[in-house]
Amino acid sequence: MTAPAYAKVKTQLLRRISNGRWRAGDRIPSEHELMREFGVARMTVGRALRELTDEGWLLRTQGVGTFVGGEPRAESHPVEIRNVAEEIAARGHAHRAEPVRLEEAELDDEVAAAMERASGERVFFSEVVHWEGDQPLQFERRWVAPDFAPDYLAQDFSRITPSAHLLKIAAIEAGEQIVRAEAADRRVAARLQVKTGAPLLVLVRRTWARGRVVSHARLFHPAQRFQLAGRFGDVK
Amino acid sequence: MTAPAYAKVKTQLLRRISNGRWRAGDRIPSEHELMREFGVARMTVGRALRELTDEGWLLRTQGVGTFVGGEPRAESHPVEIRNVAEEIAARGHAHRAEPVRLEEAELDDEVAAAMERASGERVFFSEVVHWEGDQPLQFERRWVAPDFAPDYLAQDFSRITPSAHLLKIAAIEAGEQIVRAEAADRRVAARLQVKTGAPLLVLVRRTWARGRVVSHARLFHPAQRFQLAGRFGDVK
DNA sequence: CAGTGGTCTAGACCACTCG
DNA sequence: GAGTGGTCTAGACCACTGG
Repeated sequence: MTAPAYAKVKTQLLRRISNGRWRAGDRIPSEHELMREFGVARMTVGRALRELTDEGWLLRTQGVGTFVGGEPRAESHPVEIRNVAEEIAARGHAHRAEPVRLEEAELDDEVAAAMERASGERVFFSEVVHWEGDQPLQFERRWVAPDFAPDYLAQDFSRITPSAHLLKIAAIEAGEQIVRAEAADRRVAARLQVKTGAPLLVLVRRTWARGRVVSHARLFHPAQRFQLAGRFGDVK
Repeated sequence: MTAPAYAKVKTQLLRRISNGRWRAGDRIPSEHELMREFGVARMTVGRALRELTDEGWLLRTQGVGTFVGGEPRAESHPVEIRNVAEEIAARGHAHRAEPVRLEEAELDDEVAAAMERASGERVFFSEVVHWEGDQPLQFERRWVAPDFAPDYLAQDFSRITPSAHLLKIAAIEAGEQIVRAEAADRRVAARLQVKTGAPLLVLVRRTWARGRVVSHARLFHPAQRFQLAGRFGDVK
């Protein structure tokens, strides 16, 4: 029932920051001092301090000390996004994927830059519409490195999502995501069954495996039917 | 120069997951086994496993074992957002805030729900336009609990941002953020100098302090001039 | 140099799950 | 009961910083 010691130390320290007893930039007591104050081992204090540092509350410098972090933390909210199929499943609806294009394509300048490859290089390209019940929720355009996924064009993307296929080949080691709003152009509008010019939420993703960009995707969502949510801290 | 032992263990384990040697759902060796295999103390293995768990690669259950995490991880990219003033400063541009409204207001049903307060209750309300050079980058509408920030209406929001004022009162303990796309209505369009109907990226935030919702904000951004970015893993 | 954080060890006790 | 993860201790060595 009782919280572990490192968690109690975290709570106490966090209280002193919230209180204003310790303010941004202040130096806080050393590990040895806190160890004596709370009557725990140094490793325990260390864990509390490390976690508070990871969470952005503290800044530590070896040989110098531990300091209360500045303002940046407060408006820095993580946003987590799952893949469409799960997103839809989590809401209790049926997911259906409709592949509308699957071919080899030449990289134009923009996509080539995103994939860190030469312009004109040939890669695999797919377009898939993801349906939530009878409404299109996402239109996915994806470029994939053939050396990473040689069987990409042979997949049935109504049965497995492109992202799931890539994951079966190897775990993704790193990723980047950009979130943008855009007005729908004619082609995308048609796929998502919205009017041309309607607002869309667009996710642009790049994923790395084995040290290279293996996939670049642009995911278009109708603004009325899609949003991203994120939290930090404990919302009581 | 050489990486700490816990980091080496992490790298090794991660490699086995990337390889496909361990697949999603597989049970991996126990801490005692890994301890013998790598020749390190159990605390060291423990730290490696804890961090991989925090990063989403592993799932652990006390009394049962440690398992390779499923697919969700791969498409789950955290997005970090800083406040506008910093964002603009980071790009090397001048930030200017223009307060356009600052008053007491009654909560309508929607905002009341967001703030977990009674409809009709009186709170403080502000509207501020944030400029990057000579272009408006954000139109901020904010509702604030008077019991938390009694001096809110007396602030000069051309000199301090609303969020900075709230932070000076107490640290934010928890937050929630929703990211949406919307078409600009007439009022917002005018403030952001875009056409009515133009796509906007909208952030809806709620922040908690002392266990209550203390602020609710809607931040409107012109789609052409604003996007959010996030990364995970090491992009080499 | 003394003080700091970063890491590590070899043990230990506990709560939990499963057969 | 045996095996698991979760935590904790009391020491230790190191790299780094500052005066």
